[in-house]
Amino acid sequence: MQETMAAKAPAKRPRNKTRIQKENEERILLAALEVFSQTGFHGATLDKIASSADMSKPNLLYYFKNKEEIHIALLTGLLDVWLAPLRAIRADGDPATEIGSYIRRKLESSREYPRESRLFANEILAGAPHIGDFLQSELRQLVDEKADILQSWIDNGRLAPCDPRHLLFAIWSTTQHYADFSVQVRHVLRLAPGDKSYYAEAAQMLETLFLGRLVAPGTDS
Amino acid sequence: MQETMAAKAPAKRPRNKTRIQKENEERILLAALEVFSQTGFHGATLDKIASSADMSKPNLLYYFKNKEEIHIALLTGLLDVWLAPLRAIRADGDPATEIGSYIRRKLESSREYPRESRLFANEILAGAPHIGDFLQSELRQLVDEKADILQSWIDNGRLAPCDPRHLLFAIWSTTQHYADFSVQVRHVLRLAPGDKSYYAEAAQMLETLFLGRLVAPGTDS
DNA sequence: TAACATTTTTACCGTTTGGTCAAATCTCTT
DNA sequence: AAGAGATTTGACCAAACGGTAAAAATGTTA
Repeated sequence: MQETMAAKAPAKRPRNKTRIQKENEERILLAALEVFSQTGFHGATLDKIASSADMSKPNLLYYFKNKEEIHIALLTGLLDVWLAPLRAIRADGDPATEIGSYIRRKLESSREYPRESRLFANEILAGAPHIGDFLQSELRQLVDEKADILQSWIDNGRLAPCDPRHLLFAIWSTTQHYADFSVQVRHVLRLAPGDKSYYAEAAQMLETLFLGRLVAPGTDS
Repeated sequence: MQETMAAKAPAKRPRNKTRIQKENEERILLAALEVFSQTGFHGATLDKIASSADMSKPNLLYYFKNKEEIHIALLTGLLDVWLAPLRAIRADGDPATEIGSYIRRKLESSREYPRESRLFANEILAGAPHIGDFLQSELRQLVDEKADILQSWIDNGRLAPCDPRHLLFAIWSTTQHYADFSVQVRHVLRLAPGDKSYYAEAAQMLETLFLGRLVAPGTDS
C-alpha cells in the first residue's frame, strides 16, 4: 500500500502476536527441531514437520512462509545458546576453574540439547549456508576476545603454551561429540538408545585431558 | 554357475568386471562422494551425481541399482580406511609414541580425506542407518581390543588413569573436527576456503593436549 | 450478537525426484 | 566383418515435494 518501510508485498502490519500465534509457532519450531535434527535440512519435509506438530501443511505455512524460514528461525534461536558458555569465560578467573567450567557447561549443553547440537552440526557440515555470517562476525569476534584471555594466561605462565583458538576447537569437538555422535558412542559402549549414563565418564575424561597438564602446575587461584 | 550363490532375480552371472565397468563404477563413486559429502544423503540427487560423473542418469543406474546402493558402496569402502589408523596401535609400543602416531594418522586422514570424513559424519548424525551393524560388530570389537591395550598401560602406570574408550572418543572428535567443521575453523581463523594451513597448528595443539600430562612422566620407551 | 480479523481446511498445482523401459549404439571376440 | 554381449541414451512415469488460493470455520471484540 505504501512502500515506506517494507518495499515488498501488500505491506504487512506488525501487529502484536496472538495467543494462538505464539503457541503454534512454538509447536512448529519444536516439531521442526525434531525433524531437522534427525534427517537434516533436505531430509526434512514440510509434511513430516506438520504432522509432527499436529497441524496441516497449509496451516504450518500460514506461520512460516517456507521451509527455509523455519530452518533459519531455529538456527538463529540456537546461536545465543551456543555462545552462552563461551561468553561466561572470565578474564579475572583462575584458568583451571574457567576452562573446567566451560567444559562442564558445554558438556551439559550436549546432554540437555542434543537435537540442537545436531542441528548445528548438520548446518556446519553442509557448509554453513545459513549461518556463515554469524561465524564470520559474532562468533569470530567472541573467539578473538576469549583467545586474548587465554593468551594472557599463557603469557603469565598459568596455562601451557598452545594456540588458544585450537584449544577452543578441542573443547568444542570433544564435548559436542557426545551429542552429535551419540549413536556411535552408545554402540561402542553397549548402551541402549537414550541411555545417557556415559556423560559422567565423559566429564571425568575431559577433566583429566584438559586440566591434567595443560594448566601449568602451581597456579591455585 | 547360477542359483548357487545369489538366489534372487533372473540369476545374474558373476562375470568378471569389464574395463568400462570398472572405470565407470570408479567415476560414479568419486562423483557420489563429492555430492553426498556436500549435501548429505537426502540432499544428493541422482541427477547431480550423474552430471558430476559426466554420465546420464539411466547409465548411472545401469551400474548401481539405486541411490542407496551407491551410498552403501561408498560407506563400506570407507570403513576399512576409518579403522586402519586404530588397527595400527601396537601393544608392545611406547604409549606416548603409539598415541602420538595415532593422532597424527587420524589428523592426516582428516586433511587428506575430508569428504570421506564428512560422509561418515553425516551417516552417524543421521543415526547410522546404514552402518549400525558395523558399529556394533567390527568397530566395537576393535575398540575393545585397543581399549585393553590402553588399560594395560594405565595399569602399568605408563598412562594417566582414564577411561580408555573415552580417550579414543576424544581423539576421534578432535581430529575429525578439522575435516567436518572446517568451515567453522576457517571462519574463526580468517582463512580462505581450501586453505589447509591450520593443520600444522592443530597437530601442535593435539600433541600438547594429549601428550602433555596424559602420559605419565618417566616412561621414555 | 453482530462485525471483523484470525485461523484452519480442502482442493489443487508445477516441479523435482528416483527410477523404468526399450531402442540404439558401441565394444570385443572370433 | 559379423555377431553377441555390453553399454548408452531419450522418452517417459508415478510419487513426493514445496507451495498456493480461496473458502470455511473459529476466535475476538465492541
